[in-house]
Amino acid sequence: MDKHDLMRAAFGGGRASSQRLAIAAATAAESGAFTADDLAASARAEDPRIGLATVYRSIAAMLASGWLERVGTRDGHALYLRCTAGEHHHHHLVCTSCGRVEETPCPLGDVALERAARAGFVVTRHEVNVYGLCRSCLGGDGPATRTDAEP
Amino acid sequence: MDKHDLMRAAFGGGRASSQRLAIAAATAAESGAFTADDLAASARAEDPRIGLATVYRSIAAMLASGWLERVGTRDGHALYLRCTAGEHHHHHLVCTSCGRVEETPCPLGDVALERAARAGFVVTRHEVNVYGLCRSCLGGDGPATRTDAEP
DNA sequence: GTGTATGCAAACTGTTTGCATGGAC
DNA sequence: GTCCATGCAAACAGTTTGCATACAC
Repeated sequence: MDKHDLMRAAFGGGRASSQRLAIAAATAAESGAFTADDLAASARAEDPRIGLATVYRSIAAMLASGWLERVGTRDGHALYLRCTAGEHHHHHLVCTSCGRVEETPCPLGDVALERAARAGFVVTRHEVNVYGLCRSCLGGDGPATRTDAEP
Repeated sequence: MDKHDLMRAAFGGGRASSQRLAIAAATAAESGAFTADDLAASARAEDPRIGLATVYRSIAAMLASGWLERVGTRDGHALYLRCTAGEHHHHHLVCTSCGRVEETPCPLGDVALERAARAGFVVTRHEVNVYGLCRSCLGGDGPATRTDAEP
């Protein structure tokens, strides 16, 4: 991808600094969910001259352009994801061990929304975050698992 | 309710200090979701000598005893709820205007969990938080509405 | 040349913790 | 008399912001 195309896709335009290019490339290379620190580390592998503030400012710009989205939090760190599934509304299964992400359809709309409507409740926003362990992390010697609770 | 019963119910035992009693009473009086600050304010109405640290420590104790649960966040503040629905697993519709809460059944288990299983994904934890406006806040002159996004 | 994007560091937020004191049992 | 619970204030983590500088256009 041409670097101006990348800039336009990730940031919706703006100046093609080496930092922004490195950050955009890092998000494009990510296969799963990542934190701001993860992204900073990946981007610094390509260009070490990147401050955390720049990473956060870039994330804000990429969220605004729709290139990234937020998918919940882990250990108090916000999780981000470059979502490639286009327009249709859906959610994600996030592996708490390796960060891998699977898409899952939005479970609302059937029972839940009916019930909300019956209660006179207009839904303006919802969060559905499903955490667990993916096949390869279950299969013996994957990365160390994190402990999490709630059914 | 006798104060020792209240202590046992809310904290699972411990000493009946005036602060803890005020905090427990405040949670019992709450009809919806609230933040730590909300709780501190309510409790101070009854006993002004209550520090924020005590409120947070009490919340931790009440979460541990099952008297309270966390139901998502609002504006970066954690939201808590005294849930009276007993054991069965469910989630909540939270009115972003007045804090009122409706129960809603867990939307997972049908399509979503099947799909997760097919992907070799074992679910260890999930969050479902639905935000919106309740009937009375929609009906004209309720409290000022907060702005929130995401479909 | 102009103005956006940057690095640094300080500020900010909600939450947690250390420590000496006070009060419930 | 014990020892749990408290208040205060400092610490903490993640994130945001102010400001002077550098670089893409």
